[in-house]
Amino acid sequence: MITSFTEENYLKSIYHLSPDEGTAVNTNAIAESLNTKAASVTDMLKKLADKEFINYIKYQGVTLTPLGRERALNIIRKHRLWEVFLVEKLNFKWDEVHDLAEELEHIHSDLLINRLDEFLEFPKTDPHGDPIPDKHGKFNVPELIPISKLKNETSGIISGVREHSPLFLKYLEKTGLVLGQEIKIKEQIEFDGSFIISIKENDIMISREVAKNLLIAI
Amino acid sequence: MITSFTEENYLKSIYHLSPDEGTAVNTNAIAESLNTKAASVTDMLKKLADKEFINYIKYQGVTLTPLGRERALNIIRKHRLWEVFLVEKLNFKWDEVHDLAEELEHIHSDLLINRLDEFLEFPKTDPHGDPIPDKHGKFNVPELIPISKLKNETSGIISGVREHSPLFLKYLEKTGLVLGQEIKIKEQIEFDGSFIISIKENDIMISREVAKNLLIAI
DNA sequence: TTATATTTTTAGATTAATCTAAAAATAATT
DNA sequence: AATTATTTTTAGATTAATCTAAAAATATAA
Repeated sequence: MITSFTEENYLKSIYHLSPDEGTAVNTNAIAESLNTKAASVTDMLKKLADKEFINYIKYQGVTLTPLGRERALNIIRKHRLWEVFLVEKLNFKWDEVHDLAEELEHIHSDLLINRLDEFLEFPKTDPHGDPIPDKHGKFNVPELIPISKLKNETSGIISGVREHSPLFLKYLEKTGLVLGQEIKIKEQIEFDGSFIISIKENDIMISREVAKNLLIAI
Repeated sequence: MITSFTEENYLKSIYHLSPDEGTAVNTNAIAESLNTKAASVTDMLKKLADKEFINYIKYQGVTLTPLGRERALNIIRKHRLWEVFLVEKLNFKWDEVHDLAEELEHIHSDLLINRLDEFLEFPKTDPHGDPIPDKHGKFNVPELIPISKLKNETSGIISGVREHSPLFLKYLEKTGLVLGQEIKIKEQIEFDGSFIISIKENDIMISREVAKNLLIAI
């Protein structure tokens, strides 16, 4: 079954909006995430339901069928592998690759993407630390915890982000808060919830907002 | 000015159908090359003329404007660089890359393609020997001659093909008639116009059809 | 040069994806 | 439970790209 770019973007959006497999996703949430209108979403949901990519009951939101989930993961796999390619081979920065990968993810060829996977030596995560599904759609969800939830004196490795905006990523880069960097939580300031952490022998302060979006492996 | 995939395919088609810059391309020729109908072509020609990519006079065919030519060459550059990537880095065969490159050529990023060019070390030709325009649209047209036009006892290097169908390319591959291979014309058979050529100390026969489509640098 | 054939364009429909505005269903609140 | 607010769907249009069938223009041939 052929899928259009648009359909693929809807499937991806529904996948990303599902906290877990069972719970339904709202029309409005999809509309917002795709910068479109609820009426347009309703139309597309009917179409995706016809094609058996989603379970759709009027007024009740949607869940992905196994087929839809497979398709969504395939697109996410492509997106993340292209991101690795752009960063590792073409020297793009981690804050520059998202929009390009949004285009490249729609290239329709499993053979191509499997060859790319091999060329990149089967990376497990993309440049933002997000896991890359293998060709069967399997991946491990690494146990990452935001800095905001860690206790003082905890050490760990920066291993992911919860926010992917170029502005945030550029800030992290500039501050040295890059993937693989070891850090240690020193203190939380009660007044505004900001944190003092040590990185490479220095103490720096990060806002609560940053702490919530920086993920650590312990 | 943003161009849709469809508009880009029309521009590319018009470029490929222009034997030289001045002569106009027919509506029907475009329709045939894009597997569409003349009426659809007329509609699109009006649109491309509005956008100043082509010079269009009703019933007189079209030529590319400098802007249209630039755009066409940019797409061709992308197509050919992606082909090099697929063959050199992802181990695709020269007969497998065309359809994939047809998709990849529409990725909209000059930065990406210039980085890819650099990564591939600025190749001058694609896997079929066709020249790759540089970022300014400049390229040398190599002087290649079909075997069918060569005299007996001429030696040369296989450097291009005039026909890109997978069937033809697979045949060449199997027969050892690959880019870079030196050959020598031994004899033309009057009866059917086929040729006997020597390749790696062996004499082989190729049909007139093959001889017309295999290009040699002397 | 008139008649015939071919090519190209117009007119009017169709399909995918979108929109606005209004109606219907569901959820929240008094 | 009745009213209000929110969410979702329907109805009807719009845009890009396509199509078929018919008309118009150009090219070819008698």
